[in-house]
Amino acid sequence: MKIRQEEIVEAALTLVDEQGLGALNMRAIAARLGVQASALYWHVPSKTALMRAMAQSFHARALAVAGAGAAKDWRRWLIDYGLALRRALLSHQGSALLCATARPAPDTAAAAGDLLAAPLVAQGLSRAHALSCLASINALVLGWAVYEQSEAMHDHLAEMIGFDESFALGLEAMVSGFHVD
Amino acid sequence: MKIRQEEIVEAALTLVDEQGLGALNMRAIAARLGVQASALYWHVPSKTALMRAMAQSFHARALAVAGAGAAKDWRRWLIDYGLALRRALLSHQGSALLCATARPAPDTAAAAGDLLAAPLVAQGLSRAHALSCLASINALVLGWAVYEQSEAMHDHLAEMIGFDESFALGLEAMVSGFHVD
DNA sequence: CTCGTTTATTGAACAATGTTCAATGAACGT
DNA sequence: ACGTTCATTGAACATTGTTCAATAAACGAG
Repeated sequence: MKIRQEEIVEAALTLVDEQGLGALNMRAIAARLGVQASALYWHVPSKTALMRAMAQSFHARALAVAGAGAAKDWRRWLIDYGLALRRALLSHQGSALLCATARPAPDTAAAAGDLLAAPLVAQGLSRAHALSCLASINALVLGWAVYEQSEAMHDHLAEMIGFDESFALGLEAMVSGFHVD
Repeated sequence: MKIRQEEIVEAALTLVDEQGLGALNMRAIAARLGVQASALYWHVPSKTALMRAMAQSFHARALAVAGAGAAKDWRRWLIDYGLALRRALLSHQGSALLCATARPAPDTAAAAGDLLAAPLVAQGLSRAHALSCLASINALVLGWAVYEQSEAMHDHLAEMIGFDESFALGLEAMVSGFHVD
């Protein structure tokens, strides 16, 4: 059986999706592809690198969704980006912890930062300020997703607050509080 | 050598502090206490439970710091709480990932929620709204701390933005955008 | 078509780690 | 002084990430 890197990432993602991040191990991924675990190491240098690739796919999706309509008002754009990233994370179980654990490679992160900051810079924000705002949005989304995808926390919080409403409240509050520098 | 649960948690915390979360294993903790790894299992049911206890100590510290002056304006109190939690997390390497991975026990979380919401409820916010705001603050702080304590992300972001300033900006923006329900 | 080279997979092993358990020692009340 | 409970040891087991020599499959040059 011949395998490609993409298939490994895909198999790993569906595995995490079905059985949680704790069940993500090389042998299970390999089994899903009908192959021995050691075969994966021809295509992927390490589990860490594999998880990095997995995490990048989430950011890529959010960027694709929100990056489309770059002509909107920058506040509206920030909110849409936050919502898109949140949806991308919540669409796969355990993705939040995955993204918290495995950060994208530095160069990819830099490129993503440029792409994300562009719509804001185009509307008058300085590059540093745009990145600062984006980082806060990212942090808020990631933190919320971690809470929601943690079973222990989920059960407890869900009784008292609505996740979607509370998140939207925090996101809109933050964006409305941002000023043009 | 006789050991207590507190000493185990303390040893584990300093270990994470010195060598990172990846170096946290039962044998290393035991060695630090001059004992075999299996001895720990008399005092602690599992590594997961141990990490839960470690994570709780951070939340307890932030709560102690911010909970003191409960008479302040609720916005001021939220900001102080966010700053305190951030300081608690940043004071130990890898604590953010620890708190993201190991959530506190449900009952402790409920009690903490009550304690945290009290100052806000006293000033007219509904309990649900107070918890919602607190959750957003927690998410923002945790997300930021994860970014800052991730070496790969730290190096990349530090060149462009100031962590303290950017965090403060996001926090104040969010709190200023919260409304009284 | 054939042979050598590159590409990809196997199977077996290793080290690290969480956890268990019978055996043993230490502490302590009666 | 003795038995009971508490606490630790030492050895093992299962699960992992990872490596590596051996091997098969694909493929290009002659």
